[in-house]
Amino acid sequence: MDKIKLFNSLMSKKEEFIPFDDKCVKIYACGPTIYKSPHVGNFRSFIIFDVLFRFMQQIYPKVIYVRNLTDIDDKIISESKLRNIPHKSLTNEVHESFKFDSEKLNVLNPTYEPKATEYIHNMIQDIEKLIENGFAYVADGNVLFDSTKYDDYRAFCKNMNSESGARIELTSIKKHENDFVLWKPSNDVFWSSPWGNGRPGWHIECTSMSKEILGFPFDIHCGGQDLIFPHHTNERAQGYGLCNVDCAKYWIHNHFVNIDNNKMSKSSSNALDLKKLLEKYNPMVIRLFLLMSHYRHPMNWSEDGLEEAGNIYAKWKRSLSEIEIGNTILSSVYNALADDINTPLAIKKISEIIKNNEDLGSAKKSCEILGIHFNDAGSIDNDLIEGLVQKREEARKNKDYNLSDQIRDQLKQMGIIIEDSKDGIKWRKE
RNA sequence: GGCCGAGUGGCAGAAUGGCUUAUGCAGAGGAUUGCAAAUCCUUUUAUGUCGGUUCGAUUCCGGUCUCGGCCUCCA
Repeated sequence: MDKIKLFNSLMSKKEEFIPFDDKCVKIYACGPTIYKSPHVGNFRSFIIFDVLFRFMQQIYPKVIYVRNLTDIDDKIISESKLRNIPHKSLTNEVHESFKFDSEKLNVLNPTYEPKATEYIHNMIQDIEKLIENGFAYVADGNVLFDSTKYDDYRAFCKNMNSESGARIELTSIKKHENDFVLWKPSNDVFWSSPWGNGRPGWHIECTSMSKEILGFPFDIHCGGQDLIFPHHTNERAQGYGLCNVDCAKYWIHNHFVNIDNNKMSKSSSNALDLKKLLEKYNPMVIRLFLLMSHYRHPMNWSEDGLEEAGNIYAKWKRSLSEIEIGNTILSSVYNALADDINTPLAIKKISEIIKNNEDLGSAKKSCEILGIHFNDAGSIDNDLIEGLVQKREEARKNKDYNLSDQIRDQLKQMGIIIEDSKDGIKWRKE
């Protein structure tokens, strides 16, 4: 078995994964902002980290996986105003929808799924501590983080903000261009604080929740690539300001799902509604498709790609659905996943094993690590189908091929595929 | 403008300093079949571009082109 290696964005290289405590691995992933249902692009992230979670559980006796819900921010407030409903109703509704989609796509529940609004108290405490430690200052009912107090601020972004072309504006309350809000005044949705009624900034939410639940430092911090700056940059700064430590050791970031060569995002209105896709495609096919390219590479959403994933899934299902699941995963799949979660390679290895009809039990176990199952949704009327299959067989024996083909078409309409193999007639769901 | 990433056969997408150049889909031919389906066998096509290092590069280095991302909320 190979060593586990992960690409650490902080170092820009693959590193061997060595947990702080090999009895208990701690992972934090930035979850969705629940003002609008997550789209397939968001789910690429949740699925890849779900695979990481499953894989780590396979190796370490205990894994604590935290994925938060951002249930308070500007977009939530404006969306709830737009729809004229309380922000709580909006976030509850979107959360329910997210749970539904996650279940369909076989995304496991994280160990903890904290909501930001349940940790306001911790955030206020942490902000006070940051002020006390000299990393934050108060301005006009706002509290801001002083980015110049953290020397390593640019670790992720390097020379990103050069003089020309930088789009950051110095507002009247900011002392430095990279300073960011920890607390801001608010009069529609607010909590009381030492600085008046207001609400937290986005970055402190994740810091307070990960600090409270996992403690600093924890092992892996995950998220989409677009979070590197400013979100994760600022989380590191806050963690340092609070505990004088890097809050996480490994930072891993997934690339995006593109559509027509452009990033899919909620704000650019090219996002595909997962609910509609789930009506059209088997969720396992969508999941497999999203795992068919490496998480650090951009991938393009395409019908052809889904069709291909559908073919692979159908092939796997034919070989594995009746097989008893094994206890161990294939070593080739282990090594593929150990090498920076190389899911396309893992898929290749599973396909090879199935093709050679080798260790199918372990192949099925490997599928489980990828979160691919072969359970049929919905019930089918076995007696009805068996009856039709037998009727067709009789017609075939009598060489009444018109009738037999008619029944085959009828079954096909019901989503049942007939196969006349050498060892008898088989049927399966499409 | 700065920083980052990507460019592999018809498509998707791995791997690799040289060896029989994956895998899947599609295409072609064949076996099997009442016809199909499924399965099996055979088979065609590739590493953006220009240089450098090397006995040898798709792989390392540099230039160049193209595309994408971040620099504002974003998985």
